[in-house]
Amino acid sequence: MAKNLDKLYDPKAVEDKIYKFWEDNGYFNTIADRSKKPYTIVMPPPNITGQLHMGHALDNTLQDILIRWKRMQGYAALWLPGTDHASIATEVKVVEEIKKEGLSKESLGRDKFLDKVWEWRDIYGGKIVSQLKKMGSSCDWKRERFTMDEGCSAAVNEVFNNLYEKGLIYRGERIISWCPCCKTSISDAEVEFEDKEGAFWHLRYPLSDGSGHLDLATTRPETLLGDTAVAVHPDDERYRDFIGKTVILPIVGREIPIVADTYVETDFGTGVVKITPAHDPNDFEVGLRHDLPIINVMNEDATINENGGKYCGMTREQCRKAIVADLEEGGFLLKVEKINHNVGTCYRCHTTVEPRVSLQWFVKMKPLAEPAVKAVREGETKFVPDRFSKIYYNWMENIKDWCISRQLWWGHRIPVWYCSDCGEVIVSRTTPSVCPKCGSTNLRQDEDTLDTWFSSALWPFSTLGWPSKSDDFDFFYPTNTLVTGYDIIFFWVARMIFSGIEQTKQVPFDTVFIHGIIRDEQGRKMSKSLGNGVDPLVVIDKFGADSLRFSLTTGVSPGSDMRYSDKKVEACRNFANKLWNATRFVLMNLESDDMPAAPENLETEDKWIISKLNILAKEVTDNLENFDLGVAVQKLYDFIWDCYCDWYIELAKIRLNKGGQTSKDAQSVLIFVLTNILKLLHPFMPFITEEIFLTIPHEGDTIMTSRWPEFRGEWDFSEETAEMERIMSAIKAIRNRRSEMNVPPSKKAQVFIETAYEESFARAATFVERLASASKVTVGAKFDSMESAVTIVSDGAKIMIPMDELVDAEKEKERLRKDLEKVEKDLSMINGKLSNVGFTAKAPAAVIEAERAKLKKAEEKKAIILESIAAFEK
RNA sequence: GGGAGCAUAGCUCAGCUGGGAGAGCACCUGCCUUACAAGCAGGGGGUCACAGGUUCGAUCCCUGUUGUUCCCACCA
Repeated sequence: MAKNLDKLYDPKAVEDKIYKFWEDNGYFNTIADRSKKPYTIVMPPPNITGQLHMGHALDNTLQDILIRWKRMQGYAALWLPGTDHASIATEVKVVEEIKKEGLSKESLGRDKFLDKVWEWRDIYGGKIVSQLKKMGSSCDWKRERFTMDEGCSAAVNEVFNNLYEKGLIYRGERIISWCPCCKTSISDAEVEFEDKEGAFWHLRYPLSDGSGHLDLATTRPETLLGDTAVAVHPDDERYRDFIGKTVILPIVGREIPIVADTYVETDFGTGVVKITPAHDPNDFEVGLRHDLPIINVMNEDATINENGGKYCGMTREQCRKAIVADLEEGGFLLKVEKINHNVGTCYRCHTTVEPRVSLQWFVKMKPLAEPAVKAVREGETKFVPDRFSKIYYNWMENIKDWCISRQLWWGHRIPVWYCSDCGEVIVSRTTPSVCPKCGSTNLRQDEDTLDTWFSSALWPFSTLGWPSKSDDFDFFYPTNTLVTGYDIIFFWVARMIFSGIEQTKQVPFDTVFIHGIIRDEQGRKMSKSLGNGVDPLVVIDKFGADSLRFSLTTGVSPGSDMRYSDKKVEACRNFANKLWNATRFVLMNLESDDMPAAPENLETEDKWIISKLNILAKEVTDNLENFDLGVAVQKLYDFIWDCYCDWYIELAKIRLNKGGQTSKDAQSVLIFVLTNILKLLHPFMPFITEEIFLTIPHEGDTIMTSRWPEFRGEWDFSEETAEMERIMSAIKAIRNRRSEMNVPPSKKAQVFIETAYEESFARAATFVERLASASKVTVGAKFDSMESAVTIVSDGAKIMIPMDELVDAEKEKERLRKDLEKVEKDLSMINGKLSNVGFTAKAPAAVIEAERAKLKKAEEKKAIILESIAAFEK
């Protein structure tokens, strides 16, 4: 029996229920089924500190579209989810948390602090997972991983040891970027430069021999405490005689040398630079070349240490003030010049980083980067869109060694032990009990943990069981598509590629599908500080997850940023509702709950819609293959709304009213097309399509594993399509004219059609009646009182509508003349092309053919118009 | 300093490897036509930033200009 649905689609009543249905039936779970081809995506693991934001929503929508599509195509489609321990972010958060209880890291001690973090993770770490489920993400939750779980930790341990054994990991005293707030080193990639207000302080350093002075400028006067030289360019005429002499460091009184180094630029400033090896990367290099002492003047919180003499204990900001005052008093300050300059800040807390010399662990990058660049150049991994490979090359080719040690507790502890007796360094896969060199049992493990990205870099294979042998790893690795934003190409994508190649001898994925970021309505980045973030959960609550997903993919081209707009989601919600009501209509007219039988006879409109559907299936599949999701989604929208709802359903009403076999046939086609629409739309709008699929007559238990529609040669009905389009053109032309004349739909009128296609127009007479407000349609009969009729010319037909009271013969003639003008203009353009030898000789055959077809149509039309005008003249 | 993207309707954006520019929203007109007013029908609105070039033909390819956004590097 016919079912009745609510008038409005209610996502809230559907989404959670459907998700539970999928999960309970295990539809998300994938096995290494060797009768199928694998298709694998590993999810970029969200931080356990994270709340679902629009970035996650987009990233996961794209992944879910791909995985659902491939699953329907019959692949063993695995989408492997997980979360990231996010060392700094989490540690900072938990430190803040325990501060409220009056506790600190130090007071708790390492073990107890880590217990707290694990506790925190158990409570909050699952939050993001439940939020991802709201999006409809069809990942295999049974395989959910965590970067600090046993397997991932084993992988980290293995990789550290492998790299160390190959000499690709080393420990050394280098200048690194230090965050005084997080109190840890950070890597180059983690430094963000921000334009800030600052100043040049112009200083005067007197020569030790009293023979003069050197003037220079600095943006950081407080580092003067650590100055161990002054440098000039060796070829700088002005200072040639100064080289080798010494100056007295103001305030400090230390005697420091004047050295010559090509690093100094003669045409910048005074051509003299103060050298502070402990607190500037360039100065550090100069220091190495000239064997200068390194005086570290700061503690780990960037307060001045005992090397700073009387400034000891001050913060760097206080120290700057004090030193500038002292310099001024001592007559060493020449002037202060306000400037804007770039200042490095910590990407987590945006504190100004302090370059600092310290003992850290590094990964030697050159040998790892080279094969990783080669792999992309040779197409083993390709970026979509391709332009992002340039960004990748640029970074990889200029890469510096990667500082991987962090002075944090939350993370993978560095698998290195030191012998307290002989000083031996022991790098080991297992915890050593005795020193292999001296036999001492007095061993202590390195205090530091690894950069959080060290474990993320192994994600595509550590999550599949590596380094252990496993079926999963053999079957699903290398993975296929990595979906992520362009903002973490350096942090993550590049590191996964070189790690994958180094550890598994294979690239970790064949395609990197890059998307942009989501901005607010004004185009600004969404940020906590601006408070302009849009919470996806709020949007889902208002419009439903399907609508949000649809809005995130529609009208978007790969790799480009997009603006979030409520209006857009609303439009998508309306589209979902449209589909819902189309279903409602179909169900109201269905005579049986059973799967409809194959139609006995296909009418023209049936062949037209099937033909269009067939082409749609092919195009959507092609678009997905090319990651043009935005194009695919637009085509689906147009087909469903325009072809299926506005035309096919309207036409079908006639047959449904009539009853009998033709109605049964129409029902079959309605269900057939709807079912295929649902399948094609399912990856984009999973909830509503499943809900409808299960409601209408269907085969199989879920749309999730139903067969993806494919193009079929026997469904190509181009003749019927052309016929149908002629009819549609006539209907549109009549509607247009009636509307222009302000004739309300309730006022029906007779329609006379003269055409060369009498048979098809006669068949379609009822269409014209219903869709163009005709009381009666007469095809072929002569109609000779032109003066009292409206004359309309459409593709291949002259249409006349008698409407005495509304017709002004003069105006009708005028309009026909305008039509004639237009068609003549078209004709001259087409003829111009076709008579152009260059065109006919060089243009592709198909293009010329299309021009000829246009010509024929236009000539036909012109003939009809001329005939009509002649009839008037009579 | 190096590199990349973008510039198309009032707004937000598509435009699939060159053959007379589209959508959504907004606007105007007419409709409660028994699936849907979250709807139906119709309409207006674009020198595809500018200037050259290639081509039979350029929104699309090339060069330059302007504006704009971003990434990398960083000069003390």
